[in-house]
Amino acid sequence: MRIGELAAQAGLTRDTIRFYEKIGLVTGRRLANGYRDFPPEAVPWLQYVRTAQTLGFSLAEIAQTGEELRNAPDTAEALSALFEEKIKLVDARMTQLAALRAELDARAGTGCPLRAAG
Amino acid sequence: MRIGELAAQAGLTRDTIRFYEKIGLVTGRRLANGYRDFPPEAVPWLQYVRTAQTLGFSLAEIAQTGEELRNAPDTAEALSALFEEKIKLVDARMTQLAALRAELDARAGTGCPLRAAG
DNA sequence: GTAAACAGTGGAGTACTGTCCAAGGTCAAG
DNA sequence: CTTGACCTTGGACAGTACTCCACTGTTTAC
Repeated sequence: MRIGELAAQAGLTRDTIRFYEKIGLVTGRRLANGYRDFPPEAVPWLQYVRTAQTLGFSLAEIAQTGEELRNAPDTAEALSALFEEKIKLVDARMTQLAALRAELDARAGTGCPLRAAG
Repeated sequence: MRIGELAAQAGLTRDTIRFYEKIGLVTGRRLANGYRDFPPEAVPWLQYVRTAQTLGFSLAEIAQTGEELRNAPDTAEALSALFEEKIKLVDARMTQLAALRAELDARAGTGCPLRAAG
C-alpha cells in the first residue's frame, strides 16, 4: 500500500505518516521507484496509535511499544507479558480519571467551586 | 503567598507559575514592591490543573474552565452544570480507556500482536 | 552594611507533534 | 507526449508547554 492510501485509510495526512516513519512509529519497505510501500497491518496499527495517543501516551512511548512487539521473542508468553504491562499503565490512568471524576462529582453536588479557580 | 511558597506547595517551579500567570491559568495581585501575591486557594487549583493536564486536557482548556468558574453566576446550579459537563468528558475518556484495555486484554490472552506493529 | 535568598523582567532555547511548501521524479490516461 | 495525480526530499514554520539565562531590584539575617 502506498502512502496516500494508508493516509486515507488511517485518517491521517501523508505528511503525518512521513513524520511517523521518521520517528520510527511506522516502517515500510521501498519500491524500486523510491515510493514507500506499507503492509496492510499498518492501518490498524495507526488506529491503535491514535487511540493510545488521545489517552495520553506520547509518540515515543507508543513507538517503544511497537519496538518491543517487533523484538519480543515470538512466544505467546512474551507478548502477553508486554500487554499485561500496558494494561497496568491503562489501569493506573483509569484510577486517576476516577479520582478526578469523584472530585468533580462531589463539587457538582455542593456547587462548591474549585477554590476560586484561576 | 509569594511565588516561591506557591511553587513549593504546588510542586511546580517559579518559572512555570509565571508562565501560567502569563497565559491566564492563575491570577494574583501585586504587592507594593512588585512581588506577586497569590491567595491560598491557588494551591488546590494548581493541583487540579496538574491532574486535569495529565488526563489530556490542554492548559488552554483548563484555563477556560477557570474563566467559566470565575464568570459563572454564583449559583450552585451554574457551577454544578459546569462540573457535570466536565464529568461527561471524563466519562467519555474512561470509556475509551476501557476499550483500549479490552483490546490489550484480548491480545494478552491470545498472544496475538497488534498486527505486526511499527 | 553586606551577603544570601528571594523577587522581577525580557528574551532565547528546547522538546514534541505536526503542517506546509518548493522543486522535482513517476506513472496512467487520453 | 502532455496533463494530472501521485510520489520524493529538505527545510521552514507553528502551537503547546515549559526551561534557562542575564541582569536587576528587594528583603532578611548576621
